[in-house]
Amino acid sequence: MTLHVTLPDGSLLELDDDATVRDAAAAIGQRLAKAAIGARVTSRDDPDVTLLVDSSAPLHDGDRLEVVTLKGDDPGAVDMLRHSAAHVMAQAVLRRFPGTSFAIGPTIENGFYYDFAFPEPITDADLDAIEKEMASIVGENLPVERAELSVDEALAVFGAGEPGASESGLPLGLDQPFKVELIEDLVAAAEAEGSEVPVISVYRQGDFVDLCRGPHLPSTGRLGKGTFKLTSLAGAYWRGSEKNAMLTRIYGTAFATRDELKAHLEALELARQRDHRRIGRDLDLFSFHEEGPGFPFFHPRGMRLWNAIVDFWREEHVRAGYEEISTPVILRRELWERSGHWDNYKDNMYFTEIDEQPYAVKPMNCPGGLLVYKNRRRSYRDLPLRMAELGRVHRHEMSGVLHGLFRVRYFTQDDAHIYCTPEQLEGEVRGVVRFMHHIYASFGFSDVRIELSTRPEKSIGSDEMWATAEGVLTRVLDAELTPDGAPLPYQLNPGDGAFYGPKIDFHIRDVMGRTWQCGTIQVDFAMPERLDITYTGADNEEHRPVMIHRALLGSIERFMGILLEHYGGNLPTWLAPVQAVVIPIADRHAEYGREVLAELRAADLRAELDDRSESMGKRIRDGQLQKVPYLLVVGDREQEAREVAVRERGEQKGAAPLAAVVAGIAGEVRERALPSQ
RNA sequence: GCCGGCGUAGCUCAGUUGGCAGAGCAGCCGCCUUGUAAGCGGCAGGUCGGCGGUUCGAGCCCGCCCGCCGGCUCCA
Repeated sequence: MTLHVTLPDGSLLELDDDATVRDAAAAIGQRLAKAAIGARVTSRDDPDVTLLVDSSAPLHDGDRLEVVTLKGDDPGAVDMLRHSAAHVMAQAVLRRFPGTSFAIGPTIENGFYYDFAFPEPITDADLDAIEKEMASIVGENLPVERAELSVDEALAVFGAGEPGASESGLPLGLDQPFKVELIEDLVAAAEAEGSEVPVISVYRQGDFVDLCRGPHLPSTGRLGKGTFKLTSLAGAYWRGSEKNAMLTRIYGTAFATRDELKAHLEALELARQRDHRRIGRDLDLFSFHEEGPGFPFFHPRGMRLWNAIVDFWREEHVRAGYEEISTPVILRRELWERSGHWDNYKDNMYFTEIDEQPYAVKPMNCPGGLLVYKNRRRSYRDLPLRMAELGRVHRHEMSGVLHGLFRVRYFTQDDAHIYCTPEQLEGEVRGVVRFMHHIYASFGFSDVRIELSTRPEKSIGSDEMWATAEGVLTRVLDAELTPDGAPLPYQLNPGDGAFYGPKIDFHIRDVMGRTWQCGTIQVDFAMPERLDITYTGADNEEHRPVMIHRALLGSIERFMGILLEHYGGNLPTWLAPVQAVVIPIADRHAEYGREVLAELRAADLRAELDDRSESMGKRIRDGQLQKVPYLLVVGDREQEAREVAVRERGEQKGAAPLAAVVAGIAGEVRERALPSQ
């Protein structure tokens, strides 16, 4: 038996019945490299359906074939493949667990999921069985067929009616309540819009039918063996609302080729090794204890990193014209009622009682800061007044959301409040935007995404105030340039602002491509009003200042976690908890070792001496595992010449004079040099 | 808070049908005195997360609680 495929130039290629993409490529003289090569195949039935397939994928008579290099740059095709994988998974689940209802199963970054209501809970162990069933569905190579139904027909398929089969062979009476709800919603939405009652498209493969917009692979066999994997089991609310039933979500990942799947799984493993919780334990930086879930304990080395961040932060704030204040952690409840936090935030606050008076632990720093502002009369000559505070706030986060340093119940905001006149607002906002970029770049984050959020439906303040504030933020962002001189890109989020004012949020992208919201600039006309703060103008009248809330790093704790994962623990020297370890080879070098240590410490470096009675290899290894940037080995030769043998980040650099090495490291720290990436 | 999973030494993990709690690493002591990622020997280390139950007997079975992990919702 033979099959024919059409090549891009229109010619026909004759191949054996069981030919694969690789065979076809060979036949036309194209060699397939092991990785990153596959083919674009257009279905014989539907010229709109094109997909990228693994080189081992079987070919079908009538396929249109184009052999291409896969660079993961064909998201449409990969997305389609993942969506088909989700259908195959749902089919496998229904086969293995009859009586299961299935809800929604979209594609996500790197994969897909599907939500189910199982008659009995399933466990991780069941994932293997489902994966096996998926493999057999792939092996059956069921054709995937699209059908377009009227609402009534669709309800007959997914409703609880009499089981059977329609004239076109679709099963009836599947009794899938989630699907029925979705169909009813489509109808309701169409009616609300006054548009036509929609045609409902469904996709069918064998005994499985799903409500779906498509597109899909032409048959289940197009999913390459070993190109998908079920990764985890989780709970998720039906339609994302915690008021609804909790469904069981199965996550999977799928790629066009096996190599890509393998690479993805390896990347996941690498990410696990970069987990800041692991690094925090291995480098003895911080810990968590049952006695205080969500409350981090910082160890001596963790505080070294903390202080390196904070020292830099303080230095920069002095330069940028900020004053630093500190306000109490516990304040009378009455203040929180006045500030509005009681109404908006009390579920997340901690309370206590002192001398029979109700108190609250601060979840934010602004009310305390405002009391400092109010402590005396302020003049227009005092403005702009920039008051920064490393404020430790406590928030009673739900237990299920705690996650290392990323989500904790106390954290230290690098907060600041800027009080200024309306005329000064634009200049102040511009200053903060530039400050923000400077600070991120200093830590090695140059990829920053900016979002501008404007007036929400529920808001306070006059139209004029909002127009002014939004105008200021927009003008500032529109005028800013990137370092390359291009206009600064930003995303507009209409209606996403705080209830008291519009805001600019800053998201930094780490080395793994994840983004983290850190900085925020919020313009606030409301709080000055609520707490009645004023300044005396040149006209001797009382005026209301504008208040800017801003944070750069967001939370020192979380930022520390981001740094640790971004650098995989290999922090720039200026941040490293231990910057250098001196390793004397034998006992007779210990004295010179102590001298080297003294020199390093005299240069304000965080240095240690490892004179344990362990082999040198062992001590080198420990230093590497502790991610110490400089290991300085001293033996007979070095002692003789007053040198040190330098090992910098795992690389031997040879010996150099002690004074020069110390000066070099100290210089790197002083400049806060970043590792070249 | 909700869904699912998991709690054995500081860490990583063994522990059979319920029948005397183990290993490696880390720690401590000693030996070795070392030339760039684990030298050798010894010692010590545990209310098996907690409480209750079933049983002659529970690390193992059951219930409740606590904590952690992966998600959902929420969020710096």
